[in-house]
Parts: sequence; structure tokens; C-alpha cells
Amino acid sequence: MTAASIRRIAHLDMDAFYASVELLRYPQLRGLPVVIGGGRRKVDEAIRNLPAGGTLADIPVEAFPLLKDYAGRGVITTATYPARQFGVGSAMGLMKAAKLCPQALILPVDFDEYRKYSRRFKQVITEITPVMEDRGVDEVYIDFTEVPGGQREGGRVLARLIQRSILEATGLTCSIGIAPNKLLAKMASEFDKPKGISVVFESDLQTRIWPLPCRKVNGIGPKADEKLQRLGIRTIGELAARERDWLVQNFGKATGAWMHEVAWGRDDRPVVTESEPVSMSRETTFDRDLQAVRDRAELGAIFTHLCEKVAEDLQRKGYVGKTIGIKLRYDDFKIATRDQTIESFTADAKTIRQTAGRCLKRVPLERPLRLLGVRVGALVRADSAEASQPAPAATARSRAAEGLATTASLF
DNA sequence: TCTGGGGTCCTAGGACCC
DNA sequence: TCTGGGGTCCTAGGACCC
Repeated sequence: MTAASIRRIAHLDMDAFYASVELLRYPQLRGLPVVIGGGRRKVDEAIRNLPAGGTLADIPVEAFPLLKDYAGRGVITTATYPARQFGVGSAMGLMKAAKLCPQALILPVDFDEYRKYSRRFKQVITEITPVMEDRGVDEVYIDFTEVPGGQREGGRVLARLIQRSILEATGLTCSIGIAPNKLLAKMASEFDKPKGISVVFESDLQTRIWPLPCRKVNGIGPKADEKLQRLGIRTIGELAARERDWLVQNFGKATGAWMHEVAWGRDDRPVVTESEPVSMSRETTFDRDLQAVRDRAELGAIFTHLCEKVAEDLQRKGYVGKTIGIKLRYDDFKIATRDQTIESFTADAKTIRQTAGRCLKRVPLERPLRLLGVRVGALVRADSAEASQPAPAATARSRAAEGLATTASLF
């Protein structure tokens, strides 16, 4: 960093991303309340059965499925702005959304299509500003500090260029916040949605950040917020007013110290351009709750399928892992996980199925099940030296783990 | 009217090793 | 013989995020 440059970090997120991509396919739905969600088979079918002939844009609005007719098990991933007027929002159950806005249209989630647009807009960004951190399908951080023109108007000029370029290349809009660090940039990008640009400086801390509720901090979720409220802290300013030691006493060493830093707008995390995955998983919520005994065959088929999918994902992306795990969600929404570390790395469906099967025998199966998942962790690249090493001699630990599983499987 | 799917990181206890 | 650290790996659960 040169002496003259002031650290400027941008956070960009796409406006109503999934819904906006769908509106490019179906422009006739513009201005109407639309929700994307569920991905339930019924909705998929309704969309597949839309009248053929002409282009997608020719399909009459009346032919699209209505939320009230298709609300099943599942949640909304994105709602268009007209739908949001009715109080419908992401992560809301479809049933609840159908009460609020029965006339909304519903579309199934099409991840492949969103990924295509995700790659396109990120490519546009890296051509202008190479230091970009991927934060999921519709979000990135960008380091403006060393980019020519990145300092002009605190970053606003560069942000406008990026917005324009993304719109030209994809037809999609986004909101950008620029600040001295990631923490503040993330908050700033929410200030003026949609299509907004917000520029925040250190000197804005008291006027623009401190009045915000603590929940706006990336990392303070429902649990931490509830505890803060119980302690009489609602805003970031009120958090900043507490002594660091007091926060440490109430929230522990790491969290307390972190909260203090955050409240004072301090964050020195770098923008990370490359990262390796730690785990890959597949999970599915059943259309109806399943019983381990009564629905054994159905569960077994789903279980095998999940293992095959994870194996495919690993192979396609070129990774192997050695910690295999399962996840169950019971009808009461409680979650149980079990995992086992095996001796050599794998991406093989049969090995995953076998190990996951042993995990399944260690978990209570009395209650009806709502969800089943399979996970492979401790990943390394399939072409790395570690991955191809012969299996080391079994340690006492791994022998103990095997023994445990074998004993349990007798029951 | 209950609440998806795919991730990351942290904590905490026990085993094991030095 | 007893006591005691530190460090790492493994496992289960949980908070949080997109």
C-alpha cells in the first residue's frame, strides 16, 4: 500500500438476485409479486407444463402457478420488491407467505441459472478490480485501495463504473457500500437498496453506524442479539459505550473483545481472493416425515442417493476427504450429527455410503425424521501429495473409533 | 401455517503424545 | 512415583451467514 492510499473496501450485493434473474426470463412478470422458493416437485411440474410455443416471454401471466395453490413444505429464497410490499421476505415459510400474499406467483429455484449470472457479474468485477473476495452467489467484497481511481469521492466513482458495467453485461442491478473495512462496507451496502451506493468514512461512525441495531453487525445473530437486549444493549452505540472488560465477562474472551472492536468500527480482515473448501454436503427435507422402521426402504434409497451426489460433487470439483458424517433433523426440529474419520482420503460413493452407514447406527432413530444429510469434510485436493499417500498405520485413536462403530452396529 | 440447502467457524471435552 | 503442562486430533453441537 502506498503512503497516499487510504484503505477503501467495497461490499457489493445483487438486488433480489434470484428474482431478478427470473424476471430476465419472464419479463411479463415485472411489477408483479413473485416469490422464488420451495423447489418442490409440484411447482417444478407446473412450470414445465406452461404452454409451449413462442418464447418464454410469450407465456401469459395467467398460466403461472399461484403461491396459494402451491405452498407446501419449504421457504422463500427471494421475493420481488412488489411481493415485499406484502411483508413477504426470504427465509419465510411458504405457508405463511401464502397467507400474506396468496395472489403472488411462485417459481422454483434454478441454481444453475443463478450460477451462470453469478459467474458473469463476478467476471465483470475482476476485469475492473482484480482483488475480489467471493462471498456466495450474489455477494462479494472488493479492495478499491490500489485500483486507479479507487480513491475518488471515497470510491463512489469506481462503484458507479462497476454498477454500470454489471448492468450492461447482465441486465442486473446491485448495491454497493464503500468504507475503510469489510465490517463497515457490509453495513453500508444496505443503506440505499436497491441500486444504491453508500460511502462511509471513519468519521461517520457516530452518526451513521452507532444508531443501528446490533443485529446489523455481520456476526451478531438472533442469539447474541437476544442476550445483548437482555443486558439493555440495543444499538451499536450502546455496545460501544460498554467497557471491553465488561463485554469479555459477559460474552467470553474472544467474542467480548470482538464485539468491542466491531462497535468501534474496527476490522482489519483482508479481502481474500482464494480459498479452499473445507467440506461438501448434500441434504434433503422429505415431503413427509419418515420413520426409520416403517420407511426403511425409502430412507435407504434416499441415503444412497445423497452419498452418490456428494461423491459426484467431490469428483467433479477434484477433492477427496476423510471425515464422513451424517445429519438428521427430527420432527421436533432437533438436529443430531455423527461423523467418523477414516484412514485414507476418498471421493468414492461406496466408501462414503459404508462409513455414513456406520454413523447412522450410532444415532437415535426412534423419532420421525424430517431431514437426512451426508457430509464429507477434511478435504484436500485430489491431486495433492497428501491425498495420494498410502494409508498410514491405524492409530490407536482410529482403531478405537472403528471398534466403537462395530460394537454399536451389533444392535 | 412452522421453519430449505449449502457452507464456515467456534467451543469443549477426551484421547493421546511429548 | 506423582504431578503437570502444552499441543494436536477427533467428535458433537451450535451460532451464524448467504
